[in-house]
Amino acid sequence: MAGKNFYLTTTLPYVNADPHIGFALEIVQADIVARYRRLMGDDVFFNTGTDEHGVKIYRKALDEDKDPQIYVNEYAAKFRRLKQLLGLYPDLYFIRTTDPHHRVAAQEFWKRCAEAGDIEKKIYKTKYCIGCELEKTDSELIDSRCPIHPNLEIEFREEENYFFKFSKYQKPLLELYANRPDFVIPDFRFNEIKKFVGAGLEDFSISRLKEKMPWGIPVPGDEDHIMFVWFDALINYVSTLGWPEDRPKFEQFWGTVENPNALQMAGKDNLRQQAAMWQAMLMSAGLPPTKQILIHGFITSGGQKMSKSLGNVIDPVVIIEEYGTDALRYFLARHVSPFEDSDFTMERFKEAYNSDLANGLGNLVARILQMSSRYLTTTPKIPDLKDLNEIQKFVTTFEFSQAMVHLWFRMKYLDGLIQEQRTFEVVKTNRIAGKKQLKYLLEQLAEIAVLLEPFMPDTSKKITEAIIANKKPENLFPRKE
RNA sequence: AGCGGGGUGGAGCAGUAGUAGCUCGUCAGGCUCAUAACCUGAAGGUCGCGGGUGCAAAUCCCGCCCCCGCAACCA
Repeated sequence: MAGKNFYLTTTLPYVNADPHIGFALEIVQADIVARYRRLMGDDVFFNTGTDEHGVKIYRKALDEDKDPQIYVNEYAAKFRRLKQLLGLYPDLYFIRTTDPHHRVAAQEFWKRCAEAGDIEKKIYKTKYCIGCELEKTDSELIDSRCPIHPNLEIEFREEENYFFKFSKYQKPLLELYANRPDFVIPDFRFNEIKKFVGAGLEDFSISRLKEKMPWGIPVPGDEDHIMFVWFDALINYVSTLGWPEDRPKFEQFWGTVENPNALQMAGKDNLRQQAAMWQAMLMSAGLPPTKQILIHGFITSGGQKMSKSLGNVIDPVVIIEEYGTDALRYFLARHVSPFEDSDFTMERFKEAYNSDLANGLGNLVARILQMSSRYLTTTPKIPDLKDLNEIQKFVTTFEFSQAMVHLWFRMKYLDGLIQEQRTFEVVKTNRIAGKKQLKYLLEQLAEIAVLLEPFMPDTSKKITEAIIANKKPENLFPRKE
């Protein structure tokens, strides 16, 4: 059976800070799915990258006295390192919104929306704090005043911007939702976006005056404006496929109106952008919608939102340096909910590491291979993941932790079996019976290793190699005190 | 105001009507192949509060309390 074409993408992190654990969660979840599909024989296109335009980046670059391009180059390199650090799919595609092709694609996308009559100039009202000399959004204000300068009145300023006719797409969006019961997962997020769209939509601004903020993609046919950052950023999901020139590749992976094929991963803060705004933009440009959007929760730290001022930020790189890539991947898959918010503390991480990985998987591998290397002369064939479809249901519903629970249940069974059969004793008193037991244990271990591959590719490889060599491997997960 | 999520033994979670389950931790016993790992058993919960429907409710309905997030042009 020929594999299917499979497309999935993460959101692109905005490069005004170092990679944090929340993005690690998103991309590891995506990577598990991508690896699983690949192992099942599908033709996979897996996209991530960096979102590099906009006023925040522009200001930060100026603050650091750097050219914005140089500033984003440095950050893009940091995010690119995640591929090695997190053990990501080798053919992962990494797009940057400053890539020349992306700029061309974004302009083409704009033109198509404009031709559809969905882009028009309107007056955009901004709230401006004279003290900060900055525009403010409502959420930055307290009682309509700037919290930093509560004595000053907020000024209202007006400028002419391009707007996207979001309101026009209320009905089409609701129809899309009605026709596609699995469009957004989990269902409570789907309900949330249905309610939001059902309540009515306002057109939104999609450009900024170049004289105020030049760091972005020029609006086609108007030298005075640049695109507002996320209008251009969203387009990466199709520009990464070579759209608009490479029509065959685009249809192969993004799909068609009749058969949409793209899976998107995003955090709950991105629900509106991905499930409503981006879908409206696609409709406007005459492109197929996304097939499905998975919305994950946030990782909190000690019950609170992570923030630099609280000093509770979890740095994935630090964890990887101490515990290794697969330990982090395991924790994200097993102990972090794919849908709800989850708390992450180093205490819990270490606990899970010691009990599940050191005492569980690592120890089981050591005890079985120690015996098999002494008493067995043949080793079992390593099975193919395609022939072991027991985790399929968990991966297709994104219940990663259930997949882990299932595999750890199998490990616990083997630990119990060794004790109950007293394999370590039988192997000395009754060679034939002992060998038979060991052979079974090794076969079971090989299956577990293969099933682990999408989640913990490096560990999976170490175990299968140890089985083939019939040699006890180096300590996979040394206990941490 | 509104919207969404949550409140289950010490900790983290599962459980959408029919004897309350898992992991970690704690305590007791066992084993020795293994990373002082592994196995068995035990203690520990009036399932946030109050009311209702049902033969039966953590699970459905109503009211209330508490925690977290969102509240659109901020990715």
